[in-house]
Amino acid sequence: MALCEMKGFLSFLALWLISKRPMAGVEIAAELGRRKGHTPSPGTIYPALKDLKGKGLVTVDKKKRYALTQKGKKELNAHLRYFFATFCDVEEMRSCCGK
Amino acid sequence: MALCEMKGFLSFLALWLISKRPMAGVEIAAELGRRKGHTPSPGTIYPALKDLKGKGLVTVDKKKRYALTQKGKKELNAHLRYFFATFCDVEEMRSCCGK
DNA sequence: TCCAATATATCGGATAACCGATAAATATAT
DNA sequence: ATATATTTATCGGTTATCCGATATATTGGA
Repeated sequence: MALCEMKGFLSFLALWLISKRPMAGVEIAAELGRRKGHTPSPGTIYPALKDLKGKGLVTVDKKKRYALTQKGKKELNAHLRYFFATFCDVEEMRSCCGK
Repeated sequence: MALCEMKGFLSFLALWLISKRPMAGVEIAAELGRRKGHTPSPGTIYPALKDLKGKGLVTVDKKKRYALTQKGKKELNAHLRYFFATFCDVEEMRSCCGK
C-alpha cells in the first residue's frame, strides 16, 4: 500500500481531456496512462464515461468520440475552481520538487 | 453524489502542509478546511497522521506538532513529481478557469 | 486543585473509486 | 464475406478513503 494512491481524479481528468478536444475512450485511457504511468482498465474508464454521459456532461457521436456539453463545461469549471482552491500554492509545490 | 469527490489527497496535502512548517493536528485540519471548504473530522485527520507516523514519514514532539522526517521529505518529493506528471498542464488548467 | 474547553485518539462502518474477467460491438484486412 | 484485432460495455467484487460516535488526554482559567 502506497502512502496514498491519489484516487478520485479520473472523472475530473477525463472531463479536462475531453474539453481540449473530443476523444474516444481508448484515447482518454491512453493519455491517462501516459500521465500517471498506469493505464486505467476498460472496467474503469467506460463506467466513468457512462457516468459522465448519464449526468449530461458529455455526448457521444457515431465515432464514439466524447465531447463536452454546455453543462459539462460549467461542471468542469466548477471543479477547476475547487481544485485550485485546494492547491492554492501549486506554483510553490512545483518549484519545490523542481519539475 | 457529486461528479467526483476528489478523494485521495488528504495524506498528500497533510504532508505538504507539514513540510512548510511543523503543525498540530487541529492546525492541519483547519487549513484543509480553509482550502476545501470542508474541515475533515477528527476521525479522518488523526488516523491519517497516525499512518504517516507509522510509515516513518513524520515525527511528533511534546507539543503534538508534526514535522517531516528525511524519509518524509523524499516521499513528498516523489508524490509531487507524480502529481505534476498527472497534471502536466496545470497552468493551462488555471488560465482556463481564470483563478 | 478542580472544572470546562479544547485537542487528540480509536473504532466500526459507509461508500467512492477502481479493477479483473468477460462479453458484445465495431473496425480492419484478406 | 469471414476472420481477426480492436474497441466498447457490463458486472461483481475489492480496497482506499473518509466519517460519526465516542472515549481519552491535555490545556487553561477560576
